[in-house]
Amino acid sequence: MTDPTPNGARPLRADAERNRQRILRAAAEVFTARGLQASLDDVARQAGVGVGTVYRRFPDKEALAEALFEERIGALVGLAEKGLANPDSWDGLVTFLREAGALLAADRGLREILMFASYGKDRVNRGKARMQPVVTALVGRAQQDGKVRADLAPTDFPFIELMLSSAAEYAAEVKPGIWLRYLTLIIDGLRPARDGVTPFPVSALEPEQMLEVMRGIPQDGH
Amino acid sequence: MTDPTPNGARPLRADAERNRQRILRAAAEVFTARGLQASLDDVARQAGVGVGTVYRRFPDKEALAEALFEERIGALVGLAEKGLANPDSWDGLVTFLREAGALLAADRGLREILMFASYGKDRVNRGKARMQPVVTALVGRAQQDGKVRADLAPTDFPFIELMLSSAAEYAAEVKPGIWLRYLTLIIDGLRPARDGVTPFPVSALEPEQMLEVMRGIPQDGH
Amino acid sequence: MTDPTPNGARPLRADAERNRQRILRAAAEVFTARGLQASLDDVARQAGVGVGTVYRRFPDKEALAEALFEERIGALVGLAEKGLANPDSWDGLVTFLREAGALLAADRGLREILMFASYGKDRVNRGKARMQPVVTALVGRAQQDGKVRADLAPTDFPFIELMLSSAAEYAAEVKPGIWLRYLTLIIDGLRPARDGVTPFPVSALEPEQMLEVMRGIPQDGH
Amino acid sequence: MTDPTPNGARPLRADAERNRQRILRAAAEVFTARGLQASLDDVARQAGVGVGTVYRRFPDKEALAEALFEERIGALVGLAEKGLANPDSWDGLVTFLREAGALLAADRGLREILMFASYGKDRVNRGKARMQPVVTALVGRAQQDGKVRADLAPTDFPFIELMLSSAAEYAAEVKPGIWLRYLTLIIDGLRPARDGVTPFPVSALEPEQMLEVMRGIPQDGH
DNA sequence: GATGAATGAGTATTCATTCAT
DNA sequence: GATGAATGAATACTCATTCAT
Repeated sequence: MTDPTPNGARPLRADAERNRQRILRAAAEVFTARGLQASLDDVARQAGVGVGTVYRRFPDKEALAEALFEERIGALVGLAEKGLANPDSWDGLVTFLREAGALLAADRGLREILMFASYGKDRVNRGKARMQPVVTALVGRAQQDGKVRADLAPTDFPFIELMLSSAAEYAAEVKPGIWLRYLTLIIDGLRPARDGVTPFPVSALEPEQMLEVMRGIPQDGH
Repeated sequence: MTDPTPNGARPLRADAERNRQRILRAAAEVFTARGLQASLDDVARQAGVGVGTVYRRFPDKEALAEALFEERIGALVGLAEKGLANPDSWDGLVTFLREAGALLAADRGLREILMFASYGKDRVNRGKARMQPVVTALVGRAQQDGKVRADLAPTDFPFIELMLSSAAEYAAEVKPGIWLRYLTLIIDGLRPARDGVTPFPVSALEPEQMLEVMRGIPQDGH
Repeated sequence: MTDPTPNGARPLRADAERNRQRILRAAAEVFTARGLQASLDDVARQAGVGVGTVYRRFPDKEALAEALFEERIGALVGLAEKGLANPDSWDGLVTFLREAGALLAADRGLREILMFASYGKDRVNRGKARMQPVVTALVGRAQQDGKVRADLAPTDFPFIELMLSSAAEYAAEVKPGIWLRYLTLIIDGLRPARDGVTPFPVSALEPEQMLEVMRGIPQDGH
Repeated sequence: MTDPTPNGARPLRADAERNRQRILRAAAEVFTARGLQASLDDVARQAGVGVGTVYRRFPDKEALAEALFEERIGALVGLAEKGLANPDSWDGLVTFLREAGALLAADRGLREILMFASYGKDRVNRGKARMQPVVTALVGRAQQDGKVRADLAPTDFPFIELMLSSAAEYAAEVKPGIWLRYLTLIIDGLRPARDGVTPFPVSALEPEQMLEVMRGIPQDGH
């Protein structure tokens, strides 16, 4: 069922596909370690191919970042689905947040793609779109169960993940797990009532707005 | 009372000081708009001076970022002090968070200096150090009043601000105020007990660790 | 017999090797004409390639100078060996000095590399090391034959060559051969006895000291 | 008799003259230590004046180098005269060479002015011209006494000094006195006949040619 | 198809020289 | 006169992207 060419393009020759995978793997390593500013020459070297091959597979650096992201977003969607499979709506939600956070925390490149939209506009957006219905279900279910404040929106989740990964990156060298504190803080904030939740002073992003956001923070140099 | 030369250096000639200000203003605009990777040529152009003039005032790009930051950090410290002056410890804390968040949210360059310590190590760190005692007092007082969870640490605040500014930057074009939602979320999470706070799963950073963190995320290129 | 890749690196592609040669040739011309301070842009222009190409072949300016020098040092070593092959020890020595002088006299860049060691430390030193045993033999043999003053040291030769090339450069435009006068002067000074040689008032450099010298006169800008 | 304004210009005001002297002294120190490539800002700082003042006294960097040289050439001429005053013509010559060598060996800036004529064309040449008659007398006398080879020319002396100072600079850090060896070598070469001097294979520079030489090796950047 | 060579615009920084204070 | 501020051309080096082999 995992058709490698969902867009109708003819499938790549076996060796081409193998190279594509090597490049993606190399890009993942390089970007994770040094961020998106790592050069494509470095990626190519890590992959053991020439730069030309990278450019044959991906029109430009941005496209490579996109493709990488698309791969990863699959993992994130999987985590959300796993949360949805959890019979306990609250636990499902929390587990998702934690696991997604762990993923982001460990991957600097992914974080940068999320933040700097000039990298990865199109495919990234498609990828994110896959995320939305699952998250919507996850949140909706928890709200119906009264486990989560009613004014929380599915579009809040990308922000939460972004915030957690920012914190993680900040302390990466010194205390990489520190972001779990802020996950806790946020989780407690997600709860309804107690002695009364502060209502959100601003409405959440509409889904279309979210797409727009994800489309982009303009970056000069990149 | 605002002595322009608090460090004992002789004051700059009138024209030089005027240009210094123009450069700082230009740098603020350019860095805010395009991030720290904007070139000094761009800053100079924006300021209407030659690059050489920028380099006469600031030994290198980092020093310019530092100077810019030092200016801003003063404002942040001021906000914290204002919070401390508030008779209501909870309200003081929350107001501080909101106002500091607003400052950060509006200034991408400041955010990047906070995150990427290769820009502005020394003066920045001195600046950040000014912050710490005030925030410690702010938190301590609120905890004694029972308004804030007991396991919150002063070193959590830079992270909170960082997270909020990340969220703000992400949605800057589409809904610049969105970060206020996450401020609310976090504030609610700060509250003690109710039907039970989740204890933090990770200890906070020790102050020395915080300094280490602030000293820096290594950036390749910079 | 002249294997182009004696170090085991895989040979360059034909076009690359062609460009490498063009760059070396251009560098020789430009450095010879204007000294090492000529810019790499100039070298590139002279070679008819982009700067990037220069940087692809040589990691930095120093490496280019090194490579250039390595080529030349081979010639110098060859001259010394040729001198050694001469059955007449005195004639061999003198011929070597004259021919080496002629080489240096014609190449300002080479002279500067010899003098300013910040350019080309490593390979240059290796190159110079090749020189030493041959020169030692050349001198030793002439001394045993009683043709050369006994207190002459092999480490005096680099100095002699340097002096000659300085003189040559000085008069390059007006009378390029003038250095031959000073070669004569020095050669006469090399002779033993006559009505008594003035003993050297200072001992020669030890070989290790010579290496240290060659490692470098620190140049500010370079 | 030491009129400070031999060229007819009106004498400088006392404070102006004082500044001129400070600048020359500073330039001597800075250029001696770091060579001519030291910046005029450094010279000004060392002199304790503004750059503008340097430019008021000397039209450009070259003129400053010239003036500096003119000062020094005086010392060299003095040494030559002292040699001439020596009743022993050979000893006078040798002493001059040694003392002049010592002066040059200690002053990198002076050496560079001698070599790179774009620095200090005009006044330098005038200065050098003062040298010539004294040296001519010194050599002529020694030749008449039969102490020096007959084909030696007065114009050989600048070359000899240049060669010695090159050697001195080369080993400056490791064995600053090494140039005395080469002085000895050359002195021995200066002697006439014995088992026969090798006649010079090239004629010496005519005095006008010497002037031309001193006028200049073109340097790019300077 | 794959390779890696070539390109050149872009970046931070320096310094001789000019000019307003 | 003196000062030091301003200028901008120049320089070494990088890297995304194109193209010959």
